[in-house]
Amino acid sequence: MKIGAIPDIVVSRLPQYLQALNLMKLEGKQTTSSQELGERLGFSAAQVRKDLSQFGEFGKQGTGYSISYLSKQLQSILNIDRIWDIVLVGAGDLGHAIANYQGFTNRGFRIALILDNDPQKIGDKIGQLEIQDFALARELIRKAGIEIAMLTVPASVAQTVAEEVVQAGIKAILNYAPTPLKLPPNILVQYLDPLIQLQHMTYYLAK
Amino acid sequence: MKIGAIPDIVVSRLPQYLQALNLMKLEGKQTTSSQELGERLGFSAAQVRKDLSQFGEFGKQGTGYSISYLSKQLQSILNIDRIWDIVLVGAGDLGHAIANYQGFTNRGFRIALILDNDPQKIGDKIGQLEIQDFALARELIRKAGIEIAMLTVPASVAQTVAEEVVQAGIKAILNYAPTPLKLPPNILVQYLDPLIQLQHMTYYLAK
DNA sequence: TAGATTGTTAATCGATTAACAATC
DNA sequence: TAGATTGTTAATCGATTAACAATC
Repeated sequence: MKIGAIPDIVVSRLPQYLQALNLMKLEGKQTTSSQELGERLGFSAAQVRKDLSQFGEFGKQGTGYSISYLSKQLQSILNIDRIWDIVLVGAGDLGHAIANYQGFTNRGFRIALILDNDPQKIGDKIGQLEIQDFALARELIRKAGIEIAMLTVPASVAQTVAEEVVQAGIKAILNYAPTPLKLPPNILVQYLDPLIQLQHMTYYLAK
Repeated sequence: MKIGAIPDIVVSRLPQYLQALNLMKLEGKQTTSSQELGERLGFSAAQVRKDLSQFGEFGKQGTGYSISYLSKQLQSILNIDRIWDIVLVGAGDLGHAIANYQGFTNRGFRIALILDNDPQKIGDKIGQLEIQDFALARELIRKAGIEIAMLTVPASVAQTVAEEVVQAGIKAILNYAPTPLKLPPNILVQYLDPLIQLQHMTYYLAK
């Protein structure tokens, strides 16, 4: 039996395992090994086995892991054996791109609410969804029982917007604005900043 | 004197230091301390000092770090004391959002070329730039001397597109498609996948 | 059975932190 | 000067890897 919390770095690899498994499923494969799974993602076989063993015994000696079974288990561990509703704040170009993206649903998520404060945009539709007034954020988010927000707003207002959605009951934020958010410690925040990743790579590019 | 390579995990924090410093600059601050810099980013003061000391002695005992000086040094270390041209492949919603984003220039980058293979899109303009035919990728990328690519293409073609731009001389790829790319080991690749980050957070959200 | 591969333990490796002399 | 804060060393902490008995 395992005691204590799972290291976050292990948790961060679970979605990657899941994604690789889903790809293998598409390829028609039935089973895989820690070796193969690791190779696809650049991890060692030992690390794959160690990570998975934190949550249970999912494999069989000699044959490896059933792809569909392990995939189901990981979905359950990550709490995506359900659909999570998301509120998207900011209906600019990036917001539109995200709202139109078809890849959320079969990976556990759905954009359920789109907010903006631009009167020009409020009332417009993106796909099936109407852009609604950010002034109504608290009411609408609470009513829909949404716990996850994606922010595609200008950096200058990201902090204010974040505080507002937290007031509305949001527990997790995926922030596309290049702004470190100061929020209560129980709020989960992740950042997506292409510049940070580009700058990471240029370190290694010859001068 | 330092010997040996800098750990990648240290390099990955440098863009974050730089971003925090730029924010402080905007706030009109002149100097900062390892303590303050760490607090903003969630790192310990000791870690900030340790990281920076890998590259030189940038601070002064008693007073800390000059924000503008440290910022310049980090820019130089990250090789962004210049502008890097980028080729953007995929002129869909996400490609448009990125091409219209104004934040690249003052952080060391410029979208210099946009490619797509859709005859409907080729010839259209995004801002000043005309979308050009991906069939001409090798020629155009080589002629422009571009080393960095951003891929906003469908997952199904990401691998093929990546191989093609590598043939054209691309050394670093920022991949928005949820596809692990198999490329020669000297090619730098970074991934931006919102689903991976959402799934990471749902692990911690109560069931 | 023989071969393959798991889950786990112990050893190794690497990253973070604490502490402090140096010094602005 | 006294207070503050650096850069660095040594200690601690945590993550990865190697190895192997168990077993499908």
